[in-house]
Amino acid sequence: MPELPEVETTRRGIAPSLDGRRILRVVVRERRLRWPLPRGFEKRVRGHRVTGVSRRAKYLLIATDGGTLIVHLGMSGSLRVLHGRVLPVVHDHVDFVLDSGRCLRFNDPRRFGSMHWVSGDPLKHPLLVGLGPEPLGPAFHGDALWRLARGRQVAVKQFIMDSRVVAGVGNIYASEALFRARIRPGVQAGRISRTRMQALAASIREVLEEAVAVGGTTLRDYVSPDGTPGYFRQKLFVYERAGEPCRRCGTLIRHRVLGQRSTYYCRVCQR
DNA sequence: ATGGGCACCTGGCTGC
DNA sequence: TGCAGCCAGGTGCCCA
Repeated sequence: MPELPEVETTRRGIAPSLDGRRILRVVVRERRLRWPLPRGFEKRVRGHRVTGVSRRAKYLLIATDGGTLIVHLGMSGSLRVLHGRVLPVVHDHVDFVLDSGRCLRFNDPRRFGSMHWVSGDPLKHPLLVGLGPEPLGPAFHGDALWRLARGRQVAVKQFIMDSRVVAGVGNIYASEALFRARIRPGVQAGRISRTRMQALAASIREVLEEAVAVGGTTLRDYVSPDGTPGYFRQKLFVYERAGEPCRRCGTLIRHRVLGQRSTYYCRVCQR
């Protein structure tokens, strides 16, 4: 479900309710997430005051005065802020009860999401330490992308979805960025010119920024923490549009599988 | 080092 | 109506 723009939308949605609040109680109804929640998780998290909510790739970092909660939403996870007592529904796995009377609730049908509590620098955590630059940050640019691609034979779509190359480019936005940069997804990464890599980096940044600005993409069930959907779907050029006319040239959009992921492109606009 | 494939899950949709 | 089969927004890990 959530890609970087949806995670960022989630961050912005929950941060105002979390900042400065103390976590009074943690309720775990299902420990079997991607990595099982360890015994004692509740006790370790409880009692700390939130100092900020940030994001690294698709990981949310809820910093407190005693450690950091690292949350990943996986494919189907979501976080919502509830006001007062609300009965949990199916797949509501974890609650963080705040001293404001509100509650941060994690729901995840597929349980590909995860939570980790770390006491030191969260960026040193094994899951985060090897990540490439943030696509919206200053360290990400076409030259770096081009340099990393030297000698690489993987398809460029898989290359930009590799979190060690650039962090947080998921399946929707990879197809969309390649369309905007007019590059075919199956082209080998190492065979793309420096100039075109610069266009690609710019497209990645642009598509993610635009999606963040409208609250992300709602495909099936994603809703932001306040319950509203993301509106980027209307701006998708290729994703899930196989057989429909290209918005640029009218040619029917193609579908193919790359690295076991659905991939969409226009065979005329993209070369 | 690189590339490819599998695994972890549930739910929704399609087609027989 | 029932059910098998397929697909889904992620990503760590294992193998060659």
